[in-house]
Amino acid sequence: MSPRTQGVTYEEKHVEVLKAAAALFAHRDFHKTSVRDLARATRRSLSGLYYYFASKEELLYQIQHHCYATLLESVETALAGLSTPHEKLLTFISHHVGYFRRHMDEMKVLAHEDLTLGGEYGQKILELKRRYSQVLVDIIRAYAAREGRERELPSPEMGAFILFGMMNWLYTWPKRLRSRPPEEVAEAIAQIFLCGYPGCTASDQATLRDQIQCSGQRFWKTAGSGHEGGT
Amino acid sequence: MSPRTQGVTYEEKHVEVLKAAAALFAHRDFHKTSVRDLARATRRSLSGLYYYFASKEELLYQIQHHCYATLLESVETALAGLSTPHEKLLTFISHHVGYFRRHMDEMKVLAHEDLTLGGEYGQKILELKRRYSQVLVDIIRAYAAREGRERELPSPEMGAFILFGMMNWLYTWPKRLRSRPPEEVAEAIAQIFLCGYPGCTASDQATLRDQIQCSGQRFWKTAGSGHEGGT
DNA sequence: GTAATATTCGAACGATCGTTCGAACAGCCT
DNA sequence: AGGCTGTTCGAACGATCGTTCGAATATTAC
Repeated sequence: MSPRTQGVTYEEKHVEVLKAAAALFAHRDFHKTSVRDLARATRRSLSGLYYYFASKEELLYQIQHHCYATLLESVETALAGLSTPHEKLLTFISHHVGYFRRHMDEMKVLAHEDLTLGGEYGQKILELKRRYSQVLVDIIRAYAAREGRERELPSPEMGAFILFGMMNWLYTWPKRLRSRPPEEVAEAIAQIFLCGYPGCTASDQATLRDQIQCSGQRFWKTAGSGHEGGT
Repeated sequence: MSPRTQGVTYEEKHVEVLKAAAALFAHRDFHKTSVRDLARATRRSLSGLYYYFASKEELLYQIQHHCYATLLESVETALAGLSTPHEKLLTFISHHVGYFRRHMDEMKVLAHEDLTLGGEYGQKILELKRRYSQVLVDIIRAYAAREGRERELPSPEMGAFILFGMMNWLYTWPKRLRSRPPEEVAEAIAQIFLCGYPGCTASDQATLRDQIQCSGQRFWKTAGSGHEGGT
């Protein structure tokens, strides 16, 4: 009954639709999910949904675009101020894993419906994906370059895709593994990748565990059911 | 015009349909692909296709079941006679990567449509997946146990999923990376995983490169357009 | 109060989906 | 020739799909 606690803004309802859609797409596949399913899940009418998106494809685009945009902004914040490639690599890994765990539905939609969008939507998503991948490639190249080993095989680019594979495969893990503490998962992946990729020093390995940190910022902008607070 | 060269058996036509379906499912997604698309691709009539499968779901099941069955049989042959966990691990990795590269369409369908099948079909595929995963888990456990480190983190089970992630993510790589020699890819993945996972010895690392071997057997049983010959 | 605006809805559109069915055609046996 | 079996097909079924549209309802402005 307080003055503005009752009113629900457009943005909040919009986000509610996007969250429900991401959950459905994640668990049932994009093409298998009908707009009618989403209407049922959000307890809205079929046509009423089209007030929040122009088409089913644009709905997927909204989810993926927002997820990539938040991911990019958030990782750049996390990397800001770090100086050594070793710190940056550890931070990138723990950030990605933590983000993945906090927004599993959206990240699964990002990974699983990777090439679902064509045309202009697909182009824009691809561009965001390239930008995000490039961040990791550059870190890995600098990491190996400390020891002058950046031209060895596997190339920094291949290394990045191998590392993305370890991390993005998370959503297929059985639940008892998938829901272990994100720090444990991030540490496991970091240890395997760092120690195996050319250029790891003894001190890198020694200080690995203490530098894993998986907390994160809010995802959707509304106040409701926020995923958690910052560092 | 030789007596039996002209005749096309049921099995050959069946396999032709399965191969075309796997290619369509891999490039366009299972739910996005219609039976009419498959009819067009195989230059058959819509109803004529149902002579080779009972339903679209059973068609996907046939593809996945055959892929897992061949994969299992083939990896067990490759592992037979090997004694050390180190040899077995290297062989598993190079076999999986080689198999993946030789049957990219089918393996993408296996990975990407992992949970698409429900009911009895889904159960049977899940059972095959479990059996295949268990092979790798057991190898990794034995690998770490040589040095008494099988209880360290990451657990052999988590290690297996991390390793599967590296390998199964292959189908999302850009083409210029995806089509590098399979031995190079397998070596990169093997090096990263072996050196990072607990229990790797100095001699393991030294002999790594020489033990990578990615050739493989025939996939579909027909003679036509076989993928290649033996070891 | 009334008017303007923001939001939701029911009903229906044409398109496409997976599947079925009986007929047609092929090749082989006698 | 006729009959049998394996293979293919055209046409159609009911169901469901994404989307549209004008009307109804809430909300806000005056």
